[in-house]
Amino acid sequence: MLSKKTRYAIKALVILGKNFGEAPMQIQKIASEEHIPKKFLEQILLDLRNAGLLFSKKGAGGGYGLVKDPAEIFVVQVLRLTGGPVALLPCVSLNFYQRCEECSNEATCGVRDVFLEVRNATLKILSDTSIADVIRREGHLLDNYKV
Amino acid sequence: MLSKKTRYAIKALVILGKNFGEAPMQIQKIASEEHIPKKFLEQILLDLRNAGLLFSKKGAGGGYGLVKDPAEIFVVQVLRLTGGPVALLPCVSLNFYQRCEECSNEATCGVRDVFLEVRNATLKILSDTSIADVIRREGHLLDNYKV
DNA sequence: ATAAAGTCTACTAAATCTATATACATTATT
DNA sequence: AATAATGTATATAGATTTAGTAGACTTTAT
Repeated sequence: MLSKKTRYAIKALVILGKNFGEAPMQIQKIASEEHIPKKFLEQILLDLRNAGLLFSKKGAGGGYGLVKDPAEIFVVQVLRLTGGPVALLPCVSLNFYQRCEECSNEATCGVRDVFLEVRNATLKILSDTSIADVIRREGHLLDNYKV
Repeated sequence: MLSKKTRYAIKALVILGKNFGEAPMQIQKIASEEHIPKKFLEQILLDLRNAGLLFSKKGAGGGYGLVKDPAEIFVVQVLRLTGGPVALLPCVSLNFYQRCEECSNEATCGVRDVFLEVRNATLKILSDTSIADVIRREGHLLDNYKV
């Protein structure tokens, strides 16, 4: 399961993606529109900023905005920045690798092999899907919903 | 990430799968071969037994064994029995569904849509892969490893 | 009778996650 | 210059979950 931190981060990027090109958007606004606790969101946005995904502007009229086009930010990046490993086992994680202490030979572990396949499938989707794609999907869902 | 409980459960089923048809195997033996804390493994095997996957035999010469052929036990079942959701978001989980409190409309949530796709891909693999398949994979890996 | 197993429930320690608090820095507006 | 609106940074608390341990009990083979 993704942590709420990761979930909130993605949602914040989506709303900022919709706002791309406009004036920066305030934490308060994002928090209330997405129903995210404001103080928690502050920390998350700060992380995303320090990672270079967002710019910020202090003072009255300040706020946050995307540094890059939403089409150039991929969901997998957000997971990684917010500490959410893609893999279901530490021994198949590319960015959060850890040996399974109980395993005697990783190279011949059948369980690992299965979850390597799972990781690849997941990774394929998450690294092909940008924030812009998420916004687009929302549009399609809304169209179908209305009908 | 899978919990250690889930990981240990799968490994235990694999070793019991290799032993299928033979005399029951003791917790102690599984624990030491797979480097799993014995008392922890006891609880896990008990759960698997209560779920109908294993039979047990008490007393001297007792132990655990698979009730069904390893080809008929799928990895996805093990995840579910041991409380490991397949989905990365509660709102796309089939067996552990929960609404995301912050979400205003699930039906049109683009984030959800992406992780629905991830879940389907994961589910496909895990429900197509049996304990027998895991054992088979181990064999293939071992062959390649030796070369 | 004894020893070798599994059964069951309770408990504890550690880690992690979620959220809040507080003090501070910067900027626009008046 | 003063004020209010914003983001920055760090610390901490509470809740939950996970991993593991303990101990007393039951069953069965020898």
